[in-house]
Amino acid sequence: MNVLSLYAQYAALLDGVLDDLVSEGKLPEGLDRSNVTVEPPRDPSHGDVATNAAMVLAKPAGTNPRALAELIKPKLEALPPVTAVEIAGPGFINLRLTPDVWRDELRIILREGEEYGLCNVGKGERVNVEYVSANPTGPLHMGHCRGAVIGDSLARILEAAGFRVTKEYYVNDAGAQVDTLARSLYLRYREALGEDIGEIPEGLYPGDYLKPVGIVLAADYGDELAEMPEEQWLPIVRDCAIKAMLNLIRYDLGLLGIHHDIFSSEAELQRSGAVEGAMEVLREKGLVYEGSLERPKSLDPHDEWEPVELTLFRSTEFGDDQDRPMKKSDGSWTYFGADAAYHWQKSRNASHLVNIWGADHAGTVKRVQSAVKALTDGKVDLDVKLVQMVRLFRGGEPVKMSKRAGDFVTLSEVVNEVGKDVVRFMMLTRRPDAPLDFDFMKVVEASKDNPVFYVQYAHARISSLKRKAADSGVDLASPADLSLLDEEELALVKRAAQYPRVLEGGALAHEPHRIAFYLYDLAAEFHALWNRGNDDPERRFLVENNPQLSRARLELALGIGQIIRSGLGLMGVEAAEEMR
RNA sequence: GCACCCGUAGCUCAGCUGGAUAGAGCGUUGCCCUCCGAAGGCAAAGGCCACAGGUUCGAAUCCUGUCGGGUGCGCCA
Repeated sequence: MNVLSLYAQYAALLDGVLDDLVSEGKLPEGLDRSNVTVEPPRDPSHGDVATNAAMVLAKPAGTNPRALAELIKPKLEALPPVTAVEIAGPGFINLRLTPDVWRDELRIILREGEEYGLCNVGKGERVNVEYVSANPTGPLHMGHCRGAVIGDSLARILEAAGFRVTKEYYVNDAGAQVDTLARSLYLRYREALGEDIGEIPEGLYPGDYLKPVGIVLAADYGDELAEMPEEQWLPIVRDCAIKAMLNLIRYDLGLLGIHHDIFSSEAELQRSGAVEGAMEVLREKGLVYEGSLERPKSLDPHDEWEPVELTLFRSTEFGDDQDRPMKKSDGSWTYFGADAAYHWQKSRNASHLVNIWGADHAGTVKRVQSAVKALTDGKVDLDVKLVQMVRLFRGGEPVKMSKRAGDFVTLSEVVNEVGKDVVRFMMLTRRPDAPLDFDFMKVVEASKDNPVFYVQYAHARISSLKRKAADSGVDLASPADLSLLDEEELALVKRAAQYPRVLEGGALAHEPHRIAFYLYDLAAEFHALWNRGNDDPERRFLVENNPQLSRARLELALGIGQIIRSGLGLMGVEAAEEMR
């Protein structure tokens, strides 16, 4: 693994050229090369590899881009695989490489297999990715689903890029909502004992999913709990409810192939004294004080507002718009207080924190980032990815949901209807901060505008080639003569060779959706090549009476198939062997 | 009032952390195919990247401001 990617190789070669120029006295020492890039040009007609080195370095070197480019050019021309060097536009240096480079790249793809594209930009640094973290009060719905897939895919990508990743779920089991859950379950428990509980009162969770838990409770405790006053039964019922809900959630996540490394309990965190600890650290830094909040701006003018003294964190020193309470006036912790401690705890075992949150939590990002900065002296960074809503449609019609009646569309319903792979892929077909439309009909449609189908179809076509190879007299075990591949076919290899860059970029930017878009483009290019075979049988991958050519083209197809499989793997999607 | 997110083709969206002539799907238009290598193919038209400044060799991308849309604001979690 960790074969230097093609562009990284040329970056290293360019670095050597620049070193030479320095030692020849043609370039000053100590220039900052961090902005120098070695990339494929956007327009393939510009060549195979492009660098902005001359433009970036000209000014600090006291020269102009074209003059510097002229110095670099002959040294690059001397490199064996380079067939031409052109200076273009404002000072780009474009390299043309011998086509054999791409034939070699195809060999590398097939030799490395699943390991092709893996890299070590993470340098073994630890990243904690916290995602889902839905309140343990019921089954997961489609809103949670999107964050779940994004977080899980990101974790896979980070690992592929050489980070050590912890996948974590924060269980909010300390707030009022779990008491509400307990009271809701208590009703179901009494129902299970034969009592007529009537309508579930406003403010409690009405969903049927608590019924089986009530039955279990009734079986375990008989009518024992019914005799107790609330302060006695509440903790018992609550623990039982949380445990049951977490099992439900874990099951739902399992349907998507998602398994967290750690479930951290907020209640446990509070009991452990970690929140006091965090606040002490902040107090020593002079970042905690007793004070009162301003009247909230969202309050109606006629509403009453009594300022009360409480314990505040100076998040304004870190760019937040107001200081945030850590401790309530009754002495208990606020959600933020515990959250600050929680992030501090996570930062002990990671140098990068990533949170996948619903967009409705946008307002709380700054305060938590402030806390992380303060508690770790800026050594740990926290990136929060905000995920927008999923809008559900069926044949273009919005799916109606009534939260009041508790009939939201659950994750398991969707997965059961369209399948794990479709759900996972679709969740990554949009940038996280853009709302996503999910149409039950459309996502299973067999057409070009359904990206899941289109990518899977490409892989299925490649698999079919493998199955049919023998019929065309192609021996898969024999070596392929890649010199038979023409420019058009090698163009597809170039696209495939982008995969390592896409992976690395997606990891560093924390943007798993890039993989989905890349795979769609790769699949489109593959289909286009395939379709030429419809007009001209000589252009098919498997050409009758030409086993050598067929063998070479099959090698190309297998390489593309490998990239698709690897990319889908990062998305947690299995590649289809055939379409059905 | 404040903060955050967004504003790119008629529609839905990409745009590789600042690169060259801004891309894809749908829709539209034209041609081709009706082949199980099926669940169409090829191509064209379509853009003041909301607007105005700024930074620089270079801006859809970064900064400031304005306009428009969304979300959020509490001793909720």
